[in-house]
Amino acid sequence: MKEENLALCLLLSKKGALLSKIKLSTFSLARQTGFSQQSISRKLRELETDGLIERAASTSGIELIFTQKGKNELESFYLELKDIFSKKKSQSLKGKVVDGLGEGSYYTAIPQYKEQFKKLFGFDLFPGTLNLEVDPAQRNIFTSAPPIQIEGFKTAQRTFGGINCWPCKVNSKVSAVAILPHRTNHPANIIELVAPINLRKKLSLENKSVVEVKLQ
Amino acid sequence: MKEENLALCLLLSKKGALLSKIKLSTFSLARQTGFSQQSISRKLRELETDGLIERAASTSGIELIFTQKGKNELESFYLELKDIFSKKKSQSLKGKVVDGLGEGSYYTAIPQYKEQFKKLFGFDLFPGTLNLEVDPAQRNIFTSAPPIQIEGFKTAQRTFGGINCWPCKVNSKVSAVAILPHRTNHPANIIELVAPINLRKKLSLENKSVVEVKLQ
DNA sequence: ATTACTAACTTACGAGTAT
DNA sequence: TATACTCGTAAGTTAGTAA
Repeated sequence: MKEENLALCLLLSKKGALLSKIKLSTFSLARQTGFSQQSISRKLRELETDGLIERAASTSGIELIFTQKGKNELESFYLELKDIFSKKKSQSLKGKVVDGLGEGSYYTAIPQYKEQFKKLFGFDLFPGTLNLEVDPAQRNIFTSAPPIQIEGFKTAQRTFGGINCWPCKVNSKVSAVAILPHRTNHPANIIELVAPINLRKKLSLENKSVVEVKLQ
Repeated sequence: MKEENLALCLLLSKKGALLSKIKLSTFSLARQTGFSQQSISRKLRELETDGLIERAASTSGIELIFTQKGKNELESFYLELKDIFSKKKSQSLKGKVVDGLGEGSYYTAIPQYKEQFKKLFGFDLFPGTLNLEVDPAQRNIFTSAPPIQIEGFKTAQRTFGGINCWPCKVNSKVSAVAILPHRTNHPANIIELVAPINLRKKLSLENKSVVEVKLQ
């Protein structure tokens, strides 16, 4: 259906037109929707032409009911929204192993970061990170969980930014930490994992291997 | 939001714009929605003007995220549809006792109908019906349950139409049958009850008394 | 009372193009 | 490349009114 008729269809649904014929007038619908009587008349004729409702107009008003096609179109809007809003924030994502930019490796070599990792997660970092290419939308959902923060610091030379961390499990077996520096050059489809061990070796991964990452 | 932008907002949501900033181009959105690049540009600016998204355009693309207002508007669509589609088909309705048109009383006096009632429901009809004024939408839901049919018949003089029947319980106490003649002059906000007894007396009802009718 | 046609008005759209 | 302005055209809206 034309989207601009969605509110009208919602109103008709509330009146029961998904279940049985309902009788109404273009005038009353006009009052309830803010459109003119003439526009409602036209819109209902459009919905009929598009096969979304059955309509029987007379001088005493209009009787109408949704067709199966009409019900389906309305329900598909519902299902899309349901998907968006009732999604158990799927705290897992699939990623494809790719070569890293070295950004993460750089961080894992810096003592001040290493100390904080040890303090927060109880392990010494394996030097190097596992870079995963993921669906950016999925990554957004993943990283919308509250992160554990590694704090930035300054040296005489420069400023080091903070890092967001999410403890996770890779392939339901190996514990790791997904990291995202506050200021990063990473594109939105990359996420980096650090761990106390060499993840590539432990999981026998090559480039293009696919792994599953679950929040913990 | 303008309804005509709903599909665009759904697309943005799927890309994760409810949760975090996403980066995209008007051109790619145009391809995915079927609108022109110019229209997407205009629509995004509209959404920003309406306070539904935050938008940062540059020569490398657009970064955007839904505002709370935008999230709310989208969610309200969802909640309305949820209401419509996940409604436990409330098979009960409230009705206000009103004087009848006598239509039901007429039917309950005709032997061929009386016999069928006896056969289907096992009781002799009390002569007369209880007329209830109900919400037409609620009645539609109620009567969308599969009815038990009393069949029409012909005499030398005229044709008598069929009657749809729904066994029910009034005020959770007294059994009755809601009836709706196939061809009726009743307005959509009236439903009639028949029973083996005088419902008005049994339930001490006057005009304007409110009763609850539950499908059985 | 209705529905819905006509005609005038208003808004939306997108090709061309500037930046 | 990107966004977005201009402007001619298409589509949507509604007041008046017929049926």
